[in-house]
Amino acid sequence: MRDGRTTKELIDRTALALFAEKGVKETTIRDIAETAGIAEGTMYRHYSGKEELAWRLFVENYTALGEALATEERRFATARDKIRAMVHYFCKAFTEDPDRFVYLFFTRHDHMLRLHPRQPNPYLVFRRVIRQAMNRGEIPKGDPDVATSMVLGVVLQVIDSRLLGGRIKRSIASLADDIAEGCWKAVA
Amino acid sequence: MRDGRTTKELIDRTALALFAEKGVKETTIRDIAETAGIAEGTMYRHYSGKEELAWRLFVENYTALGEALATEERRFATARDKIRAMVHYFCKAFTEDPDRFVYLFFTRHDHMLRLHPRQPNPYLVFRRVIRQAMNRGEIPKGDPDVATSMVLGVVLQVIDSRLLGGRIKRSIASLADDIAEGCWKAVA
DNA sequence: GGGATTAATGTGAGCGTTCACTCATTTACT
DNA sequence: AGTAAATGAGTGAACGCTCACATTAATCCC
Repeated sequence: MRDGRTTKELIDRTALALFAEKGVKETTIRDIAETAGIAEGTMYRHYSGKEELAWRLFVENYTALGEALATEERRFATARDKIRAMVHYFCKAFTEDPDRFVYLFFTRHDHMLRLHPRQPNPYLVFRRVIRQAMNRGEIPKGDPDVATSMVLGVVLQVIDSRLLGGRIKRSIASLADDIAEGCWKAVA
Repeated sequence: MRDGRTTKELIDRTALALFAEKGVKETTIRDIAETAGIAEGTMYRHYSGKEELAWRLFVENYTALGEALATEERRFATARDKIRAMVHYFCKAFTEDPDRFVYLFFTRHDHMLRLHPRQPNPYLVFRRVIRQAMNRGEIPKGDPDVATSMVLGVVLQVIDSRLLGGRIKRSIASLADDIAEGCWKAVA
């Protein structure tokens, strides 16, 4: 028998790129099949439908990003260093695989409710670091969810503006330090 | 002849609510007509199609919000007060008309490129205030677009988290002061 | 005043297209 | 030979939009 794994990976890569470029709803199965150079029916050998494809792509990349952030964070001791490391990782992840990042960024609302609240994910990792920092007195006490949202807001909106209408010209990588500083100041 | 303006307003309100709830692509003309209690063809008396309806709803509400923010901002002298006033207005606007706010928030990417860069809009108002503050030495000099994105990120992500999976429980109105403080600290 | 005229507004069945998905058949590998 | 993978024409449903017709109210004319 043939090895379907390489085909599946081809579908994943192609779908991720198209989903990131045009959005899920605007991407048709024909689009994916044509771009990947496969037949339309082939996708259904690997996923039950478009919805499952979108969900799998989301949840796998989202939890992987969460795990990577957790690994990164553990290398440092202080909240400030942890946040800086996570922000740098975010920026690196965006630079190295914009498709993955853009897809996660723009579809998180559609999948959020279905996400298991215990599964590692970027939001929870940031939240844990911030909660710890509050308990240790590194940053003032307050609602950890509000603080987490503020920190993530700083990172994500800068990336968003960079993606959008050319408002920000510099590369995200070169802005990582400034972003990390803004994140820290917002909650410290 | 009959007065079509009331029908148009009914269409606008209904479409805005459905677009905010389900998204533009997921809302059909039949949905809007049924909910508004009118015939499908009626919408085409007032708009050339779904696309124009979505665009008009966006640009009118977006520029109106920009103008309101500018009016608010002018009532104060210092950057800190201006930003606090604008953040409070944002929070008030969200509380008073969540549909309008959610629609603008979730569709801005689709319409941004078509937006005239001189038309007043929330981003530009924040940016002008921040640029002024940099020139006056009220906040450290830097890329005004990066600073603007950080400030907007703090506001928008907190509202976003509140909208989403019940992470933030408190009302946005009651958080306005904390949000404004976070915005200011991020760039000051 | 009130019937006739006119034009804007409202209606909804129907059209053409697009799209996700199916399945009988073919291909490729062990 | 046997089996999993791949194919792509076909299907039915959904959707945006059209258009011939109905309704409404302002204007005109006697």
